[in-house]
Amino acid sequence: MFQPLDPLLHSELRLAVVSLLISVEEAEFPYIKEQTGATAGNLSVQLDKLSTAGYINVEKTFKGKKPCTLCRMTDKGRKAFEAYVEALKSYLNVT
Amino acid sequence: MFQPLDPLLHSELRLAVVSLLISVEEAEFPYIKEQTGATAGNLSVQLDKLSTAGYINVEKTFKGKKPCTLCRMTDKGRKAFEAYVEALKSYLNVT
DNA sequence: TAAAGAAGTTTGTTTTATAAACCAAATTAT
DNA sequence: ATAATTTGGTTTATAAAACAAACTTCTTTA
Repeated sequence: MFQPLDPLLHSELRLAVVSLLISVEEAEFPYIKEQTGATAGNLSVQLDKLSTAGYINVEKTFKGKKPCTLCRMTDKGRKAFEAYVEALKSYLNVT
Repeated sequence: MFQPLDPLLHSELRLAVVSLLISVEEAEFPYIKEQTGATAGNLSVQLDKLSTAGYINVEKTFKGKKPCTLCRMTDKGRKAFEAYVEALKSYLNVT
């Protein structure tokens, strides 16, 4: 009847992050922060969780002398997102 | 960009309950429990929250001598669900 | 060289989600 | 008749999550 929802994705901020990364394929911390409206602290924590789960890849580089945190989806993350969307449909009466 | 998600609906069990009630218009506690796979305790708590929010109506009646808890959506609940689904779309890249 | 800004991280608090334990009434078994 | 089980839940306790405030480090600007 109802398919279980991946708790890692069933979170407003993490879902926004993943949704964003899926469409852009690569984004920097401040950009994600701006687009999602998250605080830096919350975003940092949620990126960590997604990264630990292997859903995204976080690369800490430098842009000139400034630190630059680059995020991109992994294949695992993309698949998880697709599965999540499919599962959601069982709740939304969308065929 | 991303529309806020009503926290009352953005919960696996409460979403399942609402999704169920929207399609059947009325259901008893044990049926909801069975369909959602929830424990009675968890279901009881979540029904309370939905009821307190005015999203569902909970009527305690009797079926012969047995207690019978009947639940149905309210208009407010139906609207909230529709709004939630709309908001979700901003995360799913579904047009 | 002091102050302010950028880019994050860590820590602490408040909510949530959830199951275990509990309760009361009704039914079934002995 | 009464003990045990089932039904239909509620209350309570705990573990996890979400989140923001405070902090850190480096950099740029006054």
